[in-house]
Amino acid sequence: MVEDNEEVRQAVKVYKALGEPTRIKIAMLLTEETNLCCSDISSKLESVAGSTLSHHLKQLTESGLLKMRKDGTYIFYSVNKDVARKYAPYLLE
Amino acid sequence: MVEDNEEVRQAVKVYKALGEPTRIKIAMLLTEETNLCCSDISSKLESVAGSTLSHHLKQLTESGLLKMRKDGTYIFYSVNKDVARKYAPYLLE
DNA sequence: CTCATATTTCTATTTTTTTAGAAATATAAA
DNA sequence: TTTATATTTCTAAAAAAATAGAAATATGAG
Repeated sequence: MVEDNEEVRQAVKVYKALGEPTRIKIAMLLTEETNLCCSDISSKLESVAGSTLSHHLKQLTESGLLKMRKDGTYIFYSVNKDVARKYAPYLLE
Repeated sequence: MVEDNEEVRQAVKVYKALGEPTRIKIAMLLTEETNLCCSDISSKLESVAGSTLSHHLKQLTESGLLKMRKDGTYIFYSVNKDVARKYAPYLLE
């Protein structure tokens, strides 16, 4: 019997976060160019409302895949490479 | 502007397939023990209806992550290692 | 303090996904 | 052919996720 442990839950979170077009594109963007803020990201994607983008960034961050660094009114995002390397090294290529 | 090409779509399919507890467990099962049939898998998971399991297996197969081989009334599933290696080598450890 | 900008949270709606019973299909064995 | 087993497809319901407008919060500039 396969169990539903913390390890499985973490992997599911990361893969669920990546299993959506906008979010995987955000992850791809941030592996190419690090330290982008919410509005930088917005301008590189087509037509996503700010509130929607915020929701996606939250999910990616809560999965552990993204790190955030606050600086003034900006929040800069970057990929947590350890997590990417473990679950989706594909992103880092 | 990041585009929505075939490459992105394939990755999203694989990660969406893995971003669900039952499905990631199926993938994990099949990396440990190859060539399990639908009912073998069912007996190693807790309480999933046959029709639900069938649906999950279809999604995993359509993402490219699983291969199926039919033999009589049975269908044996196994992991497509090339796809796993590319997108989620984590599974193969 | 007031204003402008960046981002989040709240709320509601729409869309997608998950789920499983029932019926259908496939194959093999008796 | 009848029966049993394995699996899928159909259908509908329930649950979860995505979306975005509006209001709220945070910070820095003037």
